Amino acid sequence: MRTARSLQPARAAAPVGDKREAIMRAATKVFARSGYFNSKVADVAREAGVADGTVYLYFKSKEEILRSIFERNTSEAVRAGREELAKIEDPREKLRRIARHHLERLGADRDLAVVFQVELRGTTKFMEEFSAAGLAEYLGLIREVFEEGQQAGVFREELKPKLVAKILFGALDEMATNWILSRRRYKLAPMADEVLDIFLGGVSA
Amino acid sequence: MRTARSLQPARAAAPVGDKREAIMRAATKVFARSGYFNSKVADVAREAGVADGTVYLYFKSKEEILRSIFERNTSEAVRAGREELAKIEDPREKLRRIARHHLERLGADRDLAVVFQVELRGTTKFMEEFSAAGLAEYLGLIREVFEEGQQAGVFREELKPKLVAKILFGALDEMATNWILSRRRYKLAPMADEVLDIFLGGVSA
DNA sequence: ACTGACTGAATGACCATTCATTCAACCTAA
DNA sequence: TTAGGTTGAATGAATGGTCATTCAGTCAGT
Repeated sequence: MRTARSLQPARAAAPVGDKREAIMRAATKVFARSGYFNSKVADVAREAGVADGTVYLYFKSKEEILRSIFERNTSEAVRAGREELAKIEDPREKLRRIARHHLERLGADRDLAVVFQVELRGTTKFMEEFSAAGLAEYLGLIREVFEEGQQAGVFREELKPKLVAKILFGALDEMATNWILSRRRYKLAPMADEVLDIFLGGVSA
Repeated sequence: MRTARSLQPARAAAPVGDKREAIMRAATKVFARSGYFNSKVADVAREAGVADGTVYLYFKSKEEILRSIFERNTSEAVRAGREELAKIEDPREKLRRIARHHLERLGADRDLAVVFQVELRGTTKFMEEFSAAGLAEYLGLIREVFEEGQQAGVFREELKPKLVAKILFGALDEMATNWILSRRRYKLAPMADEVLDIFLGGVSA
């Protein structure tokens, strides 16, 4: 029976409105370290510096936290990607930019990368969501660029764009997953160019 | 107090012996459908046609069931693969055989494929095991074949074998994952050749 | 004094694991 | 051949622990 009521809140200084943000960041960290199913909401709350109940003022459930992390990051990334692509002409250069973005983004935040490469794939339920939402759109983006290149005569005409998109995505995805699991610390982003060199060799006309 | 007398294998009448097998098959099905963490041991037991407690006569824990499914299948696959490879000369043909095996195996059992592509990656814990055990060996196998090809002058010398191995694996892995998630039913195995064509185009000297 | 953001102890489900009990198969002795 | 005895695989109800979620209060700011 402790009645330590007199504990200072200390949140006085903290600018409100960022509590949701703080919880998402904390959750990313906790999920990345223990795995989504092994993480307790209490752990997330502690990491975020709030009480257990506070989490529920900002999220309907534990699952919604994960979903939010996913949504926030994909929508943002795809939009930014498309925007930048508009400025480029050469389809090969476009693909290179996509690949670089992909690995830069994940390479910049290991915890986020773990959540994306590992936790989000842990259940078919999430997978299906992931598939329907972000992945399909992302694969579509790659495919469009490739078709563009085929019309420009840069890429081999007989290749199936959809298949090619999956190959490039798969290769990049594997780089990211391996980077996470590797004990050795190296830069992820530069691998984009290495992958692209081989890939372009295989698909160029 | 057991008699020192030699006990007969007895059990003869009952086609027992395969209860462990039945539980593993049931678990593969249940895990594939609901996800490992959402599956109850009771579900596995029911699917296998045994009582809850019986599961614990054959497995120490729920986790051990998953581990067993993984181990059984990887060790078997890698061994069979190496054996067959010994009979082939051309490194390009070897890679093709590896790819075909990879997709044939997963394509032959959708539930098993789901467990491998989705459930086994759901936690960093399993990932690390997966990585340490099977994946590393598998990537090593691909790398060896590639190095062999480089020495034979078939593949570009300047490429890093390790990176190349990851690219091929990543591409195949993505084919498998996409196949699982796709609502449309198509044959997985034939995609191995399509992937290989593009891949070889990128790495050949 | 009022408001509403925040707290954290309490609640209620859920489920992996255990274990006392059952029972079919088998053995042995008469 | 049969009756008494032994075994251990199989059972499934009960246990115990773990959390996600709730909500009755608290408190800082106005």
